[in-house]
Amino acid sequence: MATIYDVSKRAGVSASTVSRVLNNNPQVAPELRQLVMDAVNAMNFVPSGTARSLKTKRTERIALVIPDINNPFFPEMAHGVQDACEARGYHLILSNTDDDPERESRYLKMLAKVGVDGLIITPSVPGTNRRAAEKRLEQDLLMLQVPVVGIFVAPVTPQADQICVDEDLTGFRATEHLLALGHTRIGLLQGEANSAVTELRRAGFLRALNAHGLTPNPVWMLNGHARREGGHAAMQQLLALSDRPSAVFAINDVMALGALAAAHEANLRVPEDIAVIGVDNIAESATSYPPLSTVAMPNNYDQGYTAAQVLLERIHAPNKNASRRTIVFETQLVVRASTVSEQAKVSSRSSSEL
Amino acid sequence: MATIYDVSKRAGVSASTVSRVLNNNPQVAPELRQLVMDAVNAMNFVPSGTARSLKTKRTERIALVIPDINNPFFPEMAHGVQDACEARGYHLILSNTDDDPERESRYLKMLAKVGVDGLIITPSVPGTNRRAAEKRLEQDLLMLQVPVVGIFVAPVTPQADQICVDEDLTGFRATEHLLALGHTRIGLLQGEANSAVTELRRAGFLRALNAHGLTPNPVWMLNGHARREGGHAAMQQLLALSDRPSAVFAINDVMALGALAAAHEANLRVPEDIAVIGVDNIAESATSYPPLSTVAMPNNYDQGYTAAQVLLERIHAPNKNASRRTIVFETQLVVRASTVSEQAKVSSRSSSEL
DNA sequence: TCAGAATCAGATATCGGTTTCACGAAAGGA
DNA sequence: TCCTTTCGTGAAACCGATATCTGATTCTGA
Repeated sequence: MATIYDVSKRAGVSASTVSRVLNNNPQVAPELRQLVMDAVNAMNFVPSGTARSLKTKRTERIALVIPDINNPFFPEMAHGVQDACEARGYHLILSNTDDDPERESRYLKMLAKVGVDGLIITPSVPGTNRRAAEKRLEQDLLMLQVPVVGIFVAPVTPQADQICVDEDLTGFRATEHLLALGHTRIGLLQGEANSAVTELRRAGFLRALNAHGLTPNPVWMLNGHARREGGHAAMQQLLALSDRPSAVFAINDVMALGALAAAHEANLRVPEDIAVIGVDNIAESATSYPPLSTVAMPNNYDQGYTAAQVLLERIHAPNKNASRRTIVFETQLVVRASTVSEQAKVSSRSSSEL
Repeated sequence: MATIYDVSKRAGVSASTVSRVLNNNPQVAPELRQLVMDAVNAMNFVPSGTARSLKTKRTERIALVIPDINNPFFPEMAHGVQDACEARGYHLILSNTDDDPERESRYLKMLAKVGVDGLIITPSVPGTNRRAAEKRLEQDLLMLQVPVVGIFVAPVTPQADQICVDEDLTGFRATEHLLALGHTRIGLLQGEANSAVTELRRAGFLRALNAHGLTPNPVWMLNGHARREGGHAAMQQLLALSDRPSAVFAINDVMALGALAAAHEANLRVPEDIAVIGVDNIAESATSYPPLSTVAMPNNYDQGYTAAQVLLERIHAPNKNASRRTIVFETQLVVRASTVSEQAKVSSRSSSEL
């Protein structure tokens, strides 16, 4: 590979001048600039990013650490992150942790070694000992010595910027919709017991019931793996009850889809025999049978894009100690046939603010 | 940040010794090694990957260039790539091109600048002028000066290793299945006209028809965007024909799912009125209504993992001019209710070889 | 006309590691 | 005992850029 010295020799100038030309430094005579550019093109010269980084301390690289690349949520988000990065010439290092805090920690250490200018992270959900896991995460992130943006409900470090969704409101809106349809017997298909998202959406669920003077029935509130099979299993359990609810709020769409399958298997009509609503508005929910009512997440692409923008701003920020930013995205109710049989859909909209 | 010199000073040795300890060079006395390790731990020293790369020419980083991160195929593949990389301490740079050859080219140039040790690529599908696009891609890849592994049907450069699926056989098997069920009037929902995958699967489709002495009906062979909406639109078109087929082979599952939706809207029963088979065996196809018969791709995770392994071997290969490897994965028919109404599924299996 | 400022380009130090080389000490062989 | 080999270590060169410093030249204005 050609170096800047090879180019400078060919162009008959010093390496400094070549560097100036490549960095668009105005202090170069036009004729020299042309000479250099000719040499650069003739030799197909590409400056070494490594050498550059060593001197400038900038890597032009950020990392995205996510727990589950197979969940469509994250690719969509990554897409936004990617686009925002590309627009400013940054590269994206992708790290998938498979929801394993050990692996997450290992990754962060690897990233510290290789060097990145910033980090966007959705922390993995710790299996046990949540408090300790959070502590370690915070440690690992501080070690990195770079700006961090968390996309999740809780702040990851005291300094980290935060992109989040109003999850409590999400649970509230879904439940409110079922209540507005006249349901008073409402089940809840929750995800893993220690998931923060589950916790917040349930809080909204309970708040809505409470607002209508209803008491939640613990028997109708089931935990499960936040996957299709989890929803399927939990729904089966729910339907086996002699005293079953007339509507179900699933903590996310894939669980809700699993629940739909379980309802079909039990020869129940949706929504006549049991109404189902999910959260996320994944593509599949529009074409499932029946199409799934849900609370639409505020466009993962946008969230990812915003996260990257916030991070890049922070990286280039003149003042290192500006206070942290929290950007809340709102969710939106999407009414489909899994809660309202007639196709006269009433879509309640909410403005999403930045 | 602490440097290797800070550590050497604290440990009372030279930087060379610290470097030797960190690289597990055996030529260091145990007591000195301990001294150095103590200092490293005390100072939380993390060596700079940038400085290391500059000297060693290794970045321990590979790039994955894919056309559509929102297609579940690619996250699954990326997952495998990621895991294989992690196992050997490599980082993964993700580049999503949105199927835009311009962007792909830009990315590859950016990657040349930043430096990677190798590259795994699924080329984007060029809109027009395929030959020229392929030529440019080859140029861009050669510029990179690093080993390349293509995951796609056609080799990307003369030197590149190749992971591929027998797509012709895929089309053949899907069609053969419909023929075996007695269908003689079979439609084809193709993707973009210039897609190489579409081409090969269609070749298999035609080969199967031919083997049964049937002549393909061009009116039943429709092009569309290889997405859900594309399948939906193409199916609507097909169903509007007075003389419509009794079975449909969609070039992939998402198109097939779009087709299912179109059939439901037309109040047709699947498979009684029209049978549908797709390709890919995405998660959704198992739970769609009805569950979708399909030809299962050979596990994208495995393909990604294998691609990364091949690439890493090549990167560490002692002889740079070993001939290129082509690894063919086979597909497997999965029979579900969208082609066979009774649940007595006959699953024809094929051995997948490496 | 000449001091002082502005402009441009080259020499050189530097980033933080790795690697080669040289050297002294210890070990082995005759 | 002396010479050679091996081993462990440090000094210094090096990777390929950027940034600072310096010197030469041109420009400005009193």
